Amino acid sequence: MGSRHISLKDLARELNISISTVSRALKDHPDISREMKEKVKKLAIERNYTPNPLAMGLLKQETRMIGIVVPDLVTHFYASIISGIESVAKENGYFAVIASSNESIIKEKESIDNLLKARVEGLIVCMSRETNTTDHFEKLVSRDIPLVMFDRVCLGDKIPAVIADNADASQKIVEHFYSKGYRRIAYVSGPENLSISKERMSGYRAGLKACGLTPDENLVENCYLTFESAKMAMNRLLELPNPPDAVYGINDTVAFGLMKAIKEAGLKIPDDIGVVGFTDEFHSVVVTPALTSVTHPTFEMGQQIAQLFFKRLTTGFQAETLIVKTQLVERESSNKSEGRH
Amino acid sequence: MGSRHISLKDLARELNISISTVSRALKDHPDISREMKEKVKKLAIERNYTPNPLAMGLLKQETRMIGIVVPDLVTHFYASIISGIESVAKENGYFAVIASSNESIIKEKESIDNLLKARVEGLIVCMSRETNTTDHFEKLVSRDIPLVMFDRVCLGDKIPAVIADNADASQKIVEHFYSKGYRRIAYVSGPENLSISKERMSGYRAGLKACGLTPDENLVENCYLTFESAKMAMNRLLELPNPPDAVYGINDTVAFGLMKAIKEAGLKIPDDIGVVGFTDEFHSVVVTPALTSVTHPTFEMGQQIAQLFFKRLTTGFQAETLIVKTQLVERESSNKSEGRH
DNA sequence: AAGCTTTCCGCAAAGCTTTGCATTAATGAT
DNA sequence: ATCATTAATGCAAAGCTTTGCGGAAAGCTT
Repeated sequence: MGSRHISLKDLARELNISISTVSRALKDHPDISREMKEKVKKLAIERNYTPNPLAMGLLKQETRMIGIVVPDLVTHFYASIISGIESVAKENGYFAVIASSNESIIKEKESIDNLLKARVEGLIVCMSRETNTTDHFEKLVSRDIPLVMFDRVCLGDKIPAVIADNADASQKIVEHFYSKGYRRIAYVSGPENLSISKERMSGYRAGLKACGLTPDENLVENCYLTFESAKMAMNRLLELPNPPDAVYGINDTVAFGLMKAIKEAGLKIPDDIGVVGFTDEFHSVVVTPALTSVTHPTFEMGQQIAQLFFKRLTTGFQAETLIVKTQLVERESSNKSEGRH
Repeated sequence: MGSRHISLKDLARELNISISTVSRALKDHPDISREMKEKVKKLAIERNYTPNPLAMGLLKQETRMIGIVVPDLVTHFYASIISGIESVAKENGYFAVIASSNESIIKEKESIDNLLKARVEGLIVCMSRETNTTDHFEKLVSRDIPLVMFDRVCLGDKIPAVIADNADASQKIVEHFYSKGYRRIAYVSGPENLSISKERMSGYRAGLKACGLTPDENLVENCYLTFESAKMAMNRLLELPNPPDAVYGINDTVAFGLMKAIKEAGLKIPDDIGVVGFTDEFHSVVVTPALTSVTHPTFEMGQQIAQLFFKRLTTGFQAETLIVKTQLVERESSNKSEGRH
């Protein structure tokens, strides 16, 4: 039991020399003779010595931990972004400590507090769907704690962020539908407090305008970003006297919910209704029919987020919002057969 | 810049008292007078004091960190298990530090080393698909480092573990297929070094026997547990002179690959070929047709894994393998319409 | 041979917390 | 008034590492 790890002191005692000599020998300090260095290094390897990060952290006032708060861990989108963040973090000798807000603003605040208590050097956050106030983020800013946000962001002038080209992508979806012959294009959005909701909504409007379509407020539904609530939103759309012939959802979970509801209603995708999603690559391929979607390069996004974080950490703050180009990948779900109509 | 966190020393200086008094006051030590306690606590809250976990860790020789190594982060199965682990960890005041082996034995070893360097108090591991040696785990055991494995396990007599009732579940799948009228039942397994491969294979054999079916080695394929390699395995099965009328895969990724290959071959699920998977709940519902599958209660599994870990951590070792009951949930993908045959 | 420069190593402080022991002041006892 | 308790607080060490500075020994110069 007890201390499973050996320390400089242990090595020093065994060699009958001082701790400082051991420390210097291990890092090739010029003050130490060659033979001494060799002797020390040999024993260190033999005893499997690794420096104690707690002691180092205490001394250097750095923990090399970076805190991540995401709405959930199990959505592929976040998991993949985390993966990207982690890859860059590891390169820089940092650990990613991950916490989930479970889409709750209370847990979001708790998680942030806990991570700060654990002395992470900074935070990377994607807001929960409930988060409609920003004071907890402002506090971080005023305490000068490095913070980077992504996807669902806020306070763009005070907090560096990485987001997708949401409005553009959204507009392209509408235009894509139009080019495929769809005319009554519906959109299922998320809570209005979220930046992605606003941005994608404005792209939706711009798309309609660009195509010369008349906006119909009945074709816009909000949902709670869950599979079930997306299904319900879709059902409401299907019950309209004049239902849509195309629909797209604000993220992958929503897109799956839409598809499910359409199938359960006995309608065919893409002929009765075209569907497009905002998703990551993987899931678009797994579902049937393969989903036309705006795919985020999630892993790369994660890497960029981490890079922005380290930039903030080392060279100090500067307002900066990185916009990641998404791509509209055409698959089956929006490929209406002309003949049928 | 500098120290964003304040320490006992800061509080002591401000109140003109000693550090020990501050420390004792904050934890209601009887030696400290009531007024002093109040004064100290008030300032501590005002200044937002939180104890420095590095200093505590150094003193108490505990980091309250638990290391997790999984084959990847983006698969829902692992993400969900991690979620479960984390929930219990948090309850016990522990942090989960997560590392991915990316299905590589080298990265698995690296991750373990890194986590140990970071002074996690113990490890929870699911082996990579490449892992065919166990010496790195034996070393952990001999160094008396708490270790719990799950899903893909080894050294059952030395390492506590949580696994599914793999053989049973596998047998039930075969019997389910049989009861639905399928007769040429294929199985796509994973690398033979993995425990899940072995166990599920033995269940497959037992199932065939129980149903009075003659085993046909051609109906057993191995794959590399990726979407693509599963597709390839399925294609090999479809090219057989006497192809299967039912197939199941060792995990969810594989099941999706099987489905994809079948669809691409222009065959219908479940009428031409029945499909069953080992998956978690979520994905079985998202795909089309909804996938009959042995669903793992992943979140609960994670919780049990964490509980076993803490048991090991506090009350010492005892050989123990928890077997989690899975459930075969019938959905569309194995529901052959009798009429067609 | 005495003084000076190198070469090599050890001391001690700092970073933060806990805790056994010592210290001080005050209270009570006689 | 003096001694013995009790109450309240401070000192210092330990846990581990880094690093400026001081010190000892050896080699060199003159």
